[in-house]
Amino acid sequence: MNTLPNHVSSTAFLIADPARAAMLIALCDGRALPAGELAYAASVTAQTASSHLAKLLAGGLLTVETEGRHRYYRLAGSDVALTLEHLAALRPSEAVRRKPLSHEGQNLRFARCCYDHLAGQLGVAVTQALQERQYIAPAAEKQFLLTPSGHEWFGVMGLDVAALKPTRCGLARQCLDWTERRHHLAGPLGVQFMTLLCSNGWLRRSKSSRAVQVTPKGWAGLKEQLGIDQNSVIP
Amino acid sequence: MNTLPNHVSSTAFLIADPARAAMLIALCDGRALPAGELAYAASVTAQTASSHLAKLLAGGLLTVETEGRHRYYRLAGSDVALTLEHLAALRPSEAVRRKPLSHEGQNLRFARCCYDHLAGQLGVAVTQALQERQYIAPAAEKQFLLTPSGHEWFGVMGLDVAALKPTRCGLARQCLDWTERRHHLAGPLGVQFMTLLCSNGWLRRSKSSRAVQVTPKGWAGLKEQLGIDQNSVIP
DNA sequence: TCGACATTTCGATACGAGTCGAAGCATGCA
DNA sequence: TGCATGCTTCGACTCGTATCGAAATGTCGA
Repeated sequence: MNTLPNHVSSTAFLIADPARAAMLIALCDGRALPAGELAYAASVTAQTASSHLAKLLAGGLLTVETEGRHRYYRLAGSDVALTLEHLAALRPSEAVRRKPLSHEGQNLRFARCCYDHLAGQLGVAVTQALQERQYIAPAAEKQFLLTPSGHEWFGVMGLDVAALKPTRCGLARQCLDWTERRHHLAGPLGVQFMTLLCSNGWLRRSKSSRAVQVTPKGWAGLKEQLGIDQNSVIP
Repeated sequence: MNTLPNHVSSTAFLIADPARAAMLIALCDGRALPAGELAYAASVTAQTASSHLAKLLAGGLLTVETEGRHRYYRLAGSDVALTLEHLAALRPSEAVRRKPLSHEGQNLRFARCCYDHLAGQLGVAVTQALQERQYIAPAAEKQFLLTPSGHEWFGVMGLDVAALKPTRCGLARQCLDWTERRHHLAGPLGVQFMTLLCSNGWLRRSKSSRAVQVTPKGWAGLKEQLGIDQNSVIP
């Protein structure tokens, strides 16, 4: 049993470096990213990133696939993502709460895209409204199930649910929101829904950052369809 | 959002030191231990331990209670233990599997208390039997739901379910077992059930460690009530 | 009040690890 | 074949921090 602490600490050690943590978090949605992109995500040079990636690989937290001259890294398993989520959720404390965020920070907290789906306060509020209306229901394995009435509602909104193909994680996933510490809608349904909200003019994505803006038309639609207004999102 | 990786990594950093990890693991059963004992558990001097404990305290992973000239440290919450278990379960690899465990290690693997509920092979086997008999059912949010027949069965066993008050995580939680990598029963119901099994003489807790022993009467009861015998647990 | 014990603070040391520049390997394209 | 691109290896530098000895603080018992 004395070997256990070493094991835990060495695993934690891999996550303990800010650059490595940034890379792992960037991979949290399960996609595979090339080394260069991970270097960018962690704000380090390619050499440094390479060294980190080698360690994560040796530690069994990542796997790699070589394709042409790119090397695509991905998390070794969903348990890795799960552990990261637990670490992230571990500190509820004052530290972050107290300092006021920058303007850009507030925008990001309010609404942003998390890879290709909606996150932030708005993402959480929308997801919650969808659940309250029983359009989706949380299920095991961090999935959301689409109910019949949800199927219909998304159809009315202009989303062809039947055309979506579920991944091995299902049609809709629960994704932990870093800033809100609650789940928001991800997976193919989440991605397609985000696309829809952008193309029908409810949301506008920023070109330079991950921030997302709600248009006047968007607020009207959110209020009518999901009972969400500006005041109910922010507190 | 760039602050998130820092947060994760700084939390992981606290666990990344072997001495600190050893202390945290020693506290995993929820007990409060004095600084000296933690120093011993981590095989470092008192000064070194003190420095580590101060860091863990500042990081919010521990809380402390001063009592006389002793200072008793304990985990800040069960989420800390949960995170540690996830870290421990992260590496499926060869390392541990191959080496035979010590006698003490085998005992711990077989049955131990995790916080205040039953863990190890026995804990997993019992939890599984409870599910097969539909006394409890896994639900979202890592919970177990107590079925009507389960309510009745626990009552017959001598556990007053109505007297339990659910926490914000519900009445019964799924807790990941780090040696078995499967869930066992936790939460108020798990705690009370463990207490019951000790008071009715089925189990006997060790004074010096977290290991738990099954009495002959316990084996008879487990076989009769849940179909669990010695052979069905160990493989 | 004094001595024993538990714990923390201070200071010095030494080891480990992250970082980046420069160079070395592959792969793909013309 | 030559060149650009993506990634890794090598070497050197620097900084952080884990560690422990010595001493201070605080608490209990006589």
